[in-house]
Amino acid sequence: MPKAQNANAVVEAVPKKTTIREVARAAGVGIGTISRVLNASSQVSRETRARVLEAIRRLGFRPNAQARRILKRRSEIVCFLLSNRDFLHPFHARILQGVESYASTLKHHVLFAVLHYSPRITPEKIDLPAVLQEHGLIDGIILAGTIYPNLLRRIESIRMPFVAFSNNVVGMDGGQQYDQVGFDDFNGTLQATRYLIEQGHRLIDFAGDMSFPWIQRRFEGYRQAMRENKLKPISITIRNSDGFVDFGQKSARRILSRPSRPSAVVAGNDETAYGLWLSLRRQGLKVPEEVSLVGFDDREEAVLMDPPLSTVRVHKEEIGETCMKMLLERLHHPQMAFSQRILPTEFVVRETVRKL
Amino acid sequence: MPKAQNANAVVEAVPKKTTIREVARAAGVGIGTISRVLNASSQVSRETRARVLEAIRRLGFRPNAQARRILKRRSEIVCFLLSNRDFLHPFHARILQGVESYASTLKHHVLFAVLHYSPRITPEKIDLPAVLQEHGLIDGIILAGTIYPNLLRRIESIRMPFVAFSNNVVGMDGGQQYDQVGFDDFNGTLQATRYLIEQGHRLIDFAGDMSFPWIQRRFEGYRQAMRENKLKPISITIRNSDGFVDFGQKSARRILSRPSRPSAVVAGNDETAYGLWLSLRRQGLKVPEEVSLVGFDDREEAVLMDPPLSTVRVHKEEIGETCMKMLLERLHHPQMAFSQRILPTEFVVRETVRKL
DNA sequence: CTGAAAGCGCTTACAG
DNA sequence: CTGAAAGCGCTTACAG
Repeated sequence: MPKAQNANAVVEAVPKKTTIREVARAAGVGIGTISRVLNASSQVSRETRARVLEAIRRLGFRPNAQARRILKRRSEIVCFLLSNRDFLHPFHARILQGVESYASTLKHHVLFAVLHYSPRITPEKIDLPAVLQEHGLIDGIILAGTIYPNLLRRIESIRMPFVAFSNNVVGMDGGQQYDQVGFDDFNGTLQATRYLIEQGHRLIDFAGDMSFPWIQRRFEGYRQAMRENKLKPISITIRNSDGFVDFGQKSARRILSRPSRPSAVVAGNDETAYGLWLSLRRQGLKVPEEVSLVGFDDREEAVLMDPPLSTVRVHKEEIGETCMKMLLERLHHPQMAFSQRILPTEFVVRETVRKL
Repeated sequence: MPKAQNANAVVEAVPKKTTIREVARAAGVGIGTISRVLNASSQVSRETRARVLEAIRRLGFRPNAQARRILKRRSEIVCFLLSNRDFLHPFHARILQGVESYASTLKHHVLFAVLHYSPRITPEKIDLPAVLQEHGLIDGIILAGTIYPNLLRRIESIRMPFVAFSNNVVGMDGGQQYDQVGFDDFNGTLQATRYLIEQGHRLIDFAGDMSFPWIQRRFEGYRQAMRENKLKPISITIRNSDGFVDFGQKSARRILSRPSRPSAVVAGNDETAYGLWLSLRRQGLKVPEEVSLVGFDDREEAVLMDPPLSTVRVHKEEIGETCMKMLLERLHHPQMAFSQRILPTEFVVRETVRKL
C-alpha cells in the first residue's frame, strides 16, 4: 500500500524524539525559556512566547513527563493496591473509579496493582508488587481489598504514605495508627433494623457470616436496635458455608426448620440477602408477603431483584474520593496526626419489607 | 506521646532522600559501581558487591525509578483507558485484571484512566486524560469501553502505540488499521442456538438490542444456526428500552402477547436474559419448563440465577492478557503489520434449556 | 525578560 | 573489575 506509506511519510517528526534543546534551537532561544513557557512561568515576553509556542507546535514537541517529575520530586501518581481479591469486585471497582475521578481533577494519576498474600506469613515475607519496591514512581498508596495486620506492617515498613479503606481490615485491635476511610457498618444495620421495627416487625433474625469483622459490626447495629426496643436478637450461625450467597441459602433452610418463623430477616450483605431470597422462594415463601428482608451494600443487582431489595447504601465512589483526598493531605503534611473518616450509610426503602 | 516520637527517631534515614552518591561514599566506591550491582551487571567482584549491598541495606536505599526510566527510554507503564462507562462494569474490570496480571509478571505497570466523550464531536475536540497528553510516562495504551471512530482518530493522532479491545467498537467500516483483540460474538450465539436446536427446539426467538453492533453480530450467529436448519429466524424489536434488562422485560411481554409462543429465546446478553426471566416468571411462565433461555457473556450473576443460566462464556481475563501481550509486541516491533485476534467463546450448559 | 550553567538521580561507554 | 566523566531531558537559581 504505497498510499499509506506516503501518508506516513508526510507526518511530522515523531514526538518521542523531539527534545527541549531542538525546540530551543528552532525558536532561537535558550532551553530555559522553553521550560518557562511550558510551565506558564510569569516572565516571558509575548513575542518570545509566541515564537516558542509556534516551534513547539511545528515540531510536535511534548515534554518528557519523567524528566519533569524527577525534578519536581513528586510523581503525582498514586497506587491503588487491591489485595486478596480474586477478581475486581464491583464494590472495589467503584472505589477505584472514585479514586481515579478525584485524582484526575487534580491532574494526578492512578496506578492499579494487585497483591495476593497469606494472612499468616510474617510481614517481611509479603512479596509486594514491583512498583512498591522502587521509589520515585508513586507518591503514596491507597490500600483496598482484604487487609490483615501483616500487610499493614509490611506497608508501614516501606515508609510510603498510605491510606487504607478500612472496612475490610481483619484482626486488628483497633488502636491502629494510620490514615483510614471507612463507612458506617453499625449505623447501617441499626437504621435498617429500626425501620423493620417501625413497620411492626418483632421477630427479626440476623443472618450474616460473623467470621468477617465487618459483618460482626453490622450484627452489633442490629443488636443495638433490637435491644433498645426490648426485642431479642437472634443470629443464625452457619458453619462451612461456601460464600455469602450460600450462607443465605443455608440460613433460609435453618429458619424454615424452626417452629417459630421470624417475620423479617436482616442479612449481613446483599449477597446473603439474595441467597435467602432464592431459597425462600424455592420453598414457596414469598418476599415480602411472608418474610421481609433487608440487605447491605446496595450492589447493582439489589435494584434488579424481584421485588427490588431494600438495603443499606454505601457510597463507593465517595469512599474512593475520600481516600484520595486524605492521601493528598498526608503527602502535603507528612507530620499531620493520623485521621480516620467514617462515611455515613443510608437505608434505601424498596420493596422487600412488608408493613405488619 | 514521647514514646512514639522516640520510635520514629530510631528509624534509619528516610529512603526518599538517600541517593546513589551517598551509598557510593558509604561503600567507598564510585557511583557507577552502585549502579552496576543494582542492575545485576556481570563484572563486579564478590567483595565489592557485598560491601555495596551492605551499604544499600544500611542506608535503606532504593533507587529512584523515574531517573532509571528516563535513561531506559521506556517507562514499562501502560495505560488502561476506559472510555464512556459510567462505572467500571465487571466485564471490563476483569479485563483490567487480566491486563494487570500479565503485566506484573513482566514487571510492567498499569495506569488506570477514564475518559468520557461524545461520539459526535470531532477527534481534536476530545479532551484526553493528562497522561495521554504528556510523553514519557506511559509506553502505550489499551483501549477499552465503548469506542467510536472519533476516539480512534484521536488516539492515532497522538502517535502512541495502542491496542483496542474491539468488541465494543461502534460505527467502524471494518477496514480499520490498528491492533485489536476481541472475542467471537458470532460463533457464540451460533453454538448456543445449535444447542437449542439439538435439544429439539424449533421456534426460537432472538431478543437483543441491535442498535449495538456486537448484539447485531450475535444475531447473525443465531440467524446462521436457524438458516442451516431451515428454521425461521425471528428477532424481537423493542423501541425505547431503558437498558438491557428492560429490553428483556419488554421482549417477554411482546412474546406473551403473540398467538404462537416460542419454546426458546436466545438473548443478546445475560442482562437481557435476566430481564426476560424476571418478566416471564411474573407472568407465571417457568424457565425452562415453559420457555428455554440462553444468555451471552457469562457474568458472575448468571450462575446465581434460579435456575442457573445457560450462556456463552467470554474469557475476560484472557482478553486483557492478550491485549497486554499484543501491546508489548507492538512496542518491540513498531513496524510490524497490524494484527487482530478473535478469542473463542464457549457455550456453558446450565439449567435454563429443556430438552423437548 | 532571557541565556548559560548547575543540578535532579540515575546509566553507560571510556579508560585504565 | 572500577572510577571519573558525559549524558538522559528537564527545572531553576544566578546573572545580567
